[in-house]
Amino acid sequence: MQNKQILVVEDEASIRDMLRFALERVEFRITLAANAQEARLRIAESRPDLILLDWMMPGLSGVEYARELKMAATTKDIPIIMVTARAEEEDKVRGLNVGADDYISKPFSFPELIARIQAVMRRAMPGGEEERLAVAGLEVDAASQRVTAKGEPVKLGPTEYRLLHFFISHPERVYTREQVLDRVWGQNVYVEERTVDVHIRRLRKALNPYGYDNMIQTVRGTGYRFSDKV
Amino acid sequence: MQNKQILVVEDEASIRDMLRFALERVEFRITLAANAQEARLRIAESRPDLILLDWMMPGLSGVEYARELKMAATTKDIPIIMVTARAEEEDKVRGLNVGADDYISKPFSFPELIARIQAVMRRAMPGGEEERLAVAGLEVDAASQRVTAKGEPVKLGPTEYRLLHFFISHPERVYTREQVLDRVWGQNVYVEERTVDVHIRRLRKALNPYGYDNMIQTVRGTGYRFSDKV
DNA sequence: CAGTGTTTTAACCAAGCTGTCACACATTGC
DNA sequence: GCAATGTGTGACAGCTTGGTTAAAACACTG
Repeated sequence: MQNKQILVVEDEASIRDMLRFALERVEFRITLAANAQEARLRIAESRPDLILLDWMMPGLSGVEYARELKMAATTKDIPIIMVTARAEEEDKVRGLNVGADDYISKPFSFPELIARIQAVMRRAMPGGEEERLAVAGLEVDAASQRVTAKGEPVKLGPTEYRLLHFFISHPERVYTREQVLDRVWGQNVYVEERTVDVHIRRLRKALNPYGYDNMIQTVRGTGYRFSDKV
Repeated sequence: MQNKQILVVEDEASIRDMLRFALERVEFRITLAANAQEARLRIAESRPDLILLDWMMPGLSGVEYARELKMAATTKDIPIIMVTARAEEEDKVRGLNVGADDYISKPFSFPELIARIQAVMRRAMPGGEEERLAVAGLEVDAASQRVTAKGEPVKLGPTEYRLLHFFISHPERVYTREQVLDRVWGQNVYVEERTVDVHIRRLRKALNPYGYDNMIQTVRGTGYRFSDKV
């Protein structure tokens, strides 16, 4: 858990240093950035495991930057904790909708901050590292992020890949569209529920030539289920 | 998402009432308990979807009770949000380790509370209780929302599924049409009582090929009963 | 910064489900 | 046996839900 790298994006130097001090004391590796521009550089240098992002910042605000981070494929999986001042609380709900994984209000206590960091990280931790999931000739190789059906490679978009990966690792279970959005798109990301349908459709289309499309089953009134049974 | 039941465990009556007021306004169903002992009773009566647990309580403390809840198989899947006073913050880390899913500090804003409740619930939903009810070769799997008779899948509409699920989990007991409507269709939904007949008919029809249709028995003058006996 | 591929939304269409009715059938009490 | 009451059954119209497509919005590449 510890020894993880945390990027602190905060314009006020005093708070920045305080955070560095507190977090290094509990054995996190800290990178600092005073604004979004600098943060981009730091991320390019080395990918942090979590970002602590100030809500109010000169230039690109925390909210906007969070959205940017959650959009880009390379950074969307990095958990973000928003740091807000008490007065800004009303916007918190919006903050979560932007894609933040959690938020914390100034002034906060360090134990609370650390607890939240650990909670978010635990949540974000990938289950098994190198996976190789296969069901009846349909194979998903997580390491190479490649799907093969009866030996032949299947061409999938990134979202379809994640969708299939999710379903194949959670078979025989119904999920509502909302649950699928939470687990495949990420929590607190707002997209229409029906978007799931379209991606299900594309995934089925890609699997159809091999006859695997019926593994993704519609459960009317509820959602979808992955199953190798008829 | 709403219409979920939340159990509030809090010793201070004023805070308890405030929470009830705030949460009922956003359409949650609220149960109150002043301490762990009372909470046990409430849970036995009806399983809440989430527990809001005060950290400091006379008698069994919130931490201890949380541990108890997370130990027991029947309650381990119920998400817990800990409510702590600012002064108690140092123990928060311990709180999360105890098994709380999130925590919030007094004084908190209601938007924040509600946002956290919704986030935690969304996260926890898929975990839900995994049921697998079976009677003499007739099997209802709640996780996959699928019914199998002697191994073969049975095709059922959503309402027929819920009807069977209800009956198979309450066997050997007569229910009036009104009771069935309340428990399968949901309370305060107005439909003709005779509609139950039609759905019973459809369910029987679907089960007939496997000979399970006679498990749903008519009790003339009262209603219906599920039983594996003749 | 234009070109490409992907994601999301919206709109339309097809299919399936639901609740109700009318009538057939069964059971009860007289 | 007859009416009265309760239940089974099939059909249907309306509605809800999901499938499908196309186009707009968006991000990524060279």
